[in-house]
Amino acid sequence: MKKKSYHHNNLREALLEAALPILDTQGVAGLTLRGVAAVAKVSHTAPYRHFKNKNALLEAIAVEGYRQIEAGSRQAALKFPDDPVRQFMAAGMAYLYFAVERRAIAHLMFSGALPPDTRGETLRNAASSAIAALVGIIDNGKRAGIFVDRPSDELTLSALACVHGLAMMVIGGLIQEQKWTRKKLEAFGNVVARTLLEGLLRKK
Amino acid sequence: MKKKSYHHNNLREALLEAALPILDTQGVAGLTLRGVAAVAKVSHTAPYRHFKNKNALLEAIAVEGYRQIEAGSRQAALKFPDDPVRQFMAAGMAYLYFAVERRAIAHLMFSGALPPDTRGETLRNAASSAIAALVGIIDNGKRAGIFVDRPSDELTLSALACVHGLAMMVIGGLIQEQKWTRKKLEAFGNVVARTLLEGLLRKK
DNA sequence: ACATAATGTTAACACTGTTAACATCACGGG
DNA sequence: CCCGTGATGTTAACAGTGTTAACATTATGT
Repeated sequence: MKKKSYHHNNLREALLEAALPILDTQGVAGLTLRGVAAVAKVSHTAPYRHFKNKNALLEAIAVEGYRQIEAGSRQAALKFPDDPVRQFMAAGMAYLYFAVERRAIAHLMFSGALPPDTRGETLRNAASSAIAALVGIIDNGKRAGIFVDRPSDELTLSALACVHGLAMMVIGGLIQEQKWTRKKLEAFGNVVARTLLEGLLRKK
Repeated sequence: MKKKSYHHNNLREALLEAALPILDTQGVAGLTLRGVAAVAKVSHTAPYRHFKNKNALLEAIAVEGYRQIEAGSRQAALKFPDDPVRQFMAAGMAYLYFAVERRAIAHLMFSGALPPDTRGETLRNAASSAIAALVGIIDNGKRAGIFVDRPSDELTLSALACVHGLAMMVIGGLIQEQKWTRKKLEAFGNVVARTLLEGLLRKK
């Protein structure tokens, strides 16, 4: 049972794993490269063998986040094969849950920490792949004749703006709440979804 | 014409002003307390006479941001006294413009840089005051019988989620675009607004 | 088996936020 | 008028951070 070997063998994964708890408890500002190295029990420069710099580590975590969001959307689509509205609701709620429960990662993904022009290709791909999953759901609804007949990208943009906006408001502190349970989130999600689906204008 | 006096006389304002260009060009990560002190031509600890710490400086800037957003909403309301829909559109577009043109400030305001629980009272007040301006517009529309008859906070939540969400998507890089002109922003805003107003569901 | 690349370590640098001790100034009561 | 007291600015110093360079150790393929 020798745990001490000069080589760690998969330090890259270990660093990513070590970063998550720090991120969840201390927030993105509290995440320090030296800190994750310490948790992984390596010297504070070892991470540079696996990540070009701190931003690269953050990008890798963000990529994981996008994958998780994408997975949520795809699961939602599979769960309600013939009900685009339910698909959309489930995907949106998964998005919301993720943002709140991994709030620091969400901040990483969506908030200036990763300057938009320095984002690597894999990150951009992960992001657009996640969006594509949502577009698929909207397309389902359009083809089924349930959603309004307008260009898909317009509908997706609108729907995504609502979902993303609600999520950012919650984790950005624009909506005050002591503790965000899933039940509360669901209530807020339902309100916004209803408005989005039915429209804000009174029907005459 | 002696500009050199030991006392600066309104260093606080000077620091806030000095911070803005840095924020706009270098982003929030590039904003350093020592940097703004240098721009204001004072020693790097002088700011501590006017701000408890760096976060306090950031908070003060964020407060300015909320004031600006609130002003935009109020102007919009005054500009179209009898047309709640136009009021709402104008307020939303002002929000969008602000987010894009002062993107670093917007990040400050909405993205983890200012931990939600460490926010001072003045910041919270500025935020809710800005939101109140938007609530007023929605209320106008409801009273005028133009918007759907549901609780105001539900409608406001939905509308705000759309506006905020679109803004965050734009500055968060979720929508790729070389350069964001006001014309392009208007196009996106119109798309989302139309969906929000008319609804996503096809009317049978 | 051994050169070579991959991986990890130590030392060092510049930069940051922050605090303490000190310097300079404004200003109001004797 | 003066002077001391608080407000404002400065210098010195510290710990912590990201990053690079030089070095040490191990894995791997020919």
